[in-house]
Amino acid sequence: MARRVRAYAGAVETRELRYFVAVAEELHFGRAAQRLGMAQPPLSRAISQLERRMGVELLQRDSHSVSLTAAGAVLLHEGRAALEAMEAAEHRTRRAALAAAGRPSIVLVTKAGASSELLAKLLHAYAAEPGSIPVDVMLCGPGQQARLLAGGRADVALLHRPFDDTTGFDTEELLTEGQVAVLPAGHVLSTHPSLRLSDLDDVPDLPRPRWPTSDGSYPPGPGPEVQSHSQLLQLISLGRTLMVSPDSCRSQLRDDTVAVPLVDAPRVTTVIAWPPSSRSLAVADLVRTAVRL
Amino acid sequence: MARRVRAYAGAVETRELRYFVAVAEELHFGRAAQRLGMAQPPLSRAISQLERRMGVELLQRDSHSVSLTAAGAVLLHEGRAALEAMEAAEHRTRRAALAAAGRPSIVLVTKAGASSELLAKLLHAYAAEPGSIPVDVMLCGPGQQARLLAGGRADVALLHRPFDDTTGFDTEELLTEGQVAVLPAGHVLSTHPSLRLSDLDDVPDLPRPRWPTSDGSYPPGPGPEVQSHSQLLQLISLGRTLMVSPDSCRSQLRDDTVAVPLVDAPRVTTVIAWPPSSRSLAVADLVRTAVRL
DNA sequence: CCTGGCCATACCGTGGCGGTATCGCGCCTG
DNA sequence: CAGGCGCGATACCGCCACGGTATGGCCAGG
Repeated sequence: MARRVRAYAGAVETRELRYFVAVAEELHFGRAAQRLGMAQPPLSRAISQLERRMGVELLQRDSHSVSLTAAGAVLLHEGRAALEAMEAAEHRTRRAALAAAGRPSIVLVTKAGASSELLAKLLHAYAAEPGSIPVDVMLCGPGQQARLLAGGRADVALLHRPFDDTTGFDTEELLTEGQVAVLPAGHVLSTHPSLRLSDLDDVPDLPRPRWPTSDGSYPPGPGPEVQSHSQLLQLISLGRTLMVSPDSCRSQLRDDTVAVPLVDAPRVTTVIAWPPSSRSLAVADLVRTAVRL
Repeated sequence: MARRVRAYAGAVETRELRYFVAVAEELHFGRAAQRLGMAQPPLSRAISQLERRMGVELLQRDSHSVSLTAAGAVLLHEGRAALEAMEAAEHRTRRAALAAAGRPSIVLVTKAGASSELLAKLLHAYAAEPGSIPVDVMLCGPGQQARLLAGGRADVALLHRPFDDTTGFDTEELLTEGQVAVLPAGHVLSTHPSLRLSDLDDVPDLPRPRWPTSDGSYPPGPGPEVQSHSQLLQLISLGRTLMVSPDSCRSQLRDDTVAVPLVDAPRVTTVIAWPPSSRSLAVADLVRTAVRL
């Protein structure tokens, strides 16, 4: 017999949503509770309360395993976006207060080591604009930029299609280029005039590096763990790993590394992205300057 | 002596943000409290708590007037978006649950009376597509579509540039057309072959109609209050008001009204819009169908 | 059959939230 | 100039909801 659930009353609180997202990501109440810094029973209760109040089953608890229902998957997706919007509101407000107190600035985020020439030109050109304000450059690991931009920690980002997801942002294309494999000088592969992506698979002595994921842990694999671009370059020159990167990285290579064009790698487009809700004149100026380059 | 405020700890709760938005919109604690269905003192306290926790002054309370600081204005703007995202997460989750229970559908929202031919063609064409699902059409007053779409009550919308704000949505243009003035048959102006917008100002016997705003109240003015398109058309044929509308409305006019082209009115572009976070195949199909028309 | 892992339930204490009463402070008015 | 009034802040109180501990129920694996 289907139990009738009374009509839903209030709004979802961020606390509840944070709890749900944690459980939906871990698919394990105990680990989620640990991540949230709380005990498991109140978490269980909060989730079932949320389900009861929404009148929707979000998680399926079969014996010894938790899984998402279709509705739960939607709430995970939309809820992440909503939590990011809450965060963004908070960060942007705090930054607006600082700006009003006399320290206006733009935070630009980009993947460490990417598009550095373009970035240098952009910063130089923008600084020459009348009315420009200081630009704080924030460098981050791959795939983190969009999160920082959506979370309001940055005002504008340089993203790289097709790797970065640009949905939800306004963008302008700046540059499209091919990719190269960066290899240790003297390695067998480095003597080829060009390579294919498949040539880089299963090179036992050059396993792909591993970057930390958003929770700070590393995916499993044989490659070395890296936190920064310079670290990676050093590991390449030591003959421990390789890197696939847009052409423009060549200008920053050490002379004990070699860049070999990849004929079948997807072309990379660098775009400048900003949140559609942005009302900042400074961001608009920066974007205009970038497009003119 | 500036009082040092301790570093901010937790996240902003939707409750606090709802409270702040209410006060920021009313600029009056008493009225805001009334709107929120609570007493004024706890509201005052919640706001000052929020300010203390964020370490940011949001409202300026001079004697007998409340105003927004720069930071407060940012939080109002970003906070509205964040609350809409929370709402959207909730509504979409509930609709996903219904869909999973066997009643999948798309909710399409459009301004009542606009683009009806286009809409009819679209619905017909989409219904003929393989794998199409029922489309619930939701009609609303001018300027409400974007809110319904952002709030997750609709999956897709027909918007009209330049009137509707499309920031934050993905869009495809469908149709661009001129505008006409719809007048009572027999009115002096209706005999002109064409008109300018300025000709419609200060026509004492045809004051512009007033639509309800988002809070349900009407702006002040001499024109009649209207809630629906058919109501408006009836008022026009009674000689009480006039309407400015895209060309395509002609097909639905009663024969006691006349449409006169406006030579200097901005051209109107009908676009189909959907939230960038949408993962619905049905929405994608509907959009593809619309673009092909 | 026993053990261990995992989520749910039961029960308890505390902190936060909202309510009422009242204060402080300008402004307006007679 | 005194009194009234409008409005936000403060004081104080009661309740509920949230989080913690202890424990139960259930299933899988050995």
